[in-house]
Amino acid sequence: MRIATWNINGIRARLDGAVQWASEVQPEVLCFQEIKIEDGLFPRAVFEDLGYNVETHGQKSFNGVALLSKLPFDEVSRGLPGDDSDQQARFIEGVFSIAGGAIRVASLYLPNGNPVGTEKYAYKFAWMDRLEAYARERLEAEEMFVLAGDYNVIPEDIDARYPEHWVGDALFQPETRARYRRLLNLGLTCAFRACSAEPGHYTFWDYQAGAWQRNNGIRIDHLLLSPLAADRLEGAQIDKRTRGWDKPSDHVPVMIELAV
DNA sequence: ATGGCTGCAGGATGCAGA
Repeated sequence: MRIATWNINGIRARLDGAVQWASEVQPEVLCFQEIKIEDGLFPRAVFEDLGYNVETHGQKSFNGVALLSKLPFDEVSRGLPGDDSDQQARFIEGVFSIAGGAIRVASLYLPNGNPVGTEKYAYKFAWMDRLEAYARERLEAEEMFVLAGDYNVIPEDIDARYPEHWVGDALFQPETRARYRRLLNLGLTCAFRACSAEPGHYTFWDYQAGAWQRNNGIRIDHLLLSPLAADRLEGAQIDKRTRGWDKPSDHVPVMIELAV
């Protein structure tokens, strides 16, 4: 079972590439972030033609996440629990039946948090705290699950080409990384890091200043696995080809293979 | 990087992203 996550940076602007990629790679579950569109306007038909069931949690202009699956949805839920007043569309999850049980997959878009010290920074931390509480609950239920998405967290120095450029940035603050570690320490596994300890693997390259051409990237898109999912992990890949395509997203897809 | 692109809303330019 292949599960992929991709911050698409506007599904309308990226539709051709997204469809081409999905039809080539054929993930069973595909998580999008930053669809930047309302639910009723999401181009669901082109993905349904590829065999996907489509569920979205969209928003006009900003944010927005989607979950596409070749398996039928047993359950869908929108919004990260823990704050009913949160208006930003950053979380959608689905449950799917598999041989011998079920797997839960979430598509999440963790807040950027810049500039440091502002209300956006506080919102990022509050959101991370809610995500931790959510993960703890799901772990206590001993579920098989995958939390996939744009975490806006650079976990370690080796996850940036120039870590010194990110000192003072919300993505790389000690408090940000500490919260991310807390999440892992609950018992989650970063799929990519379980498969590779190498530096130099990135999922985002800024549009500015020739960042792609200079390989000035960061690794901020992650798939975190519960123990039952990690036990079935067979591989993880970053598909950086798409960053070289015409009109690319600034993020590239990350995917895993599970023996499911 | 004190931000050099990009998408989006709206109908000019400002905001958000990372």
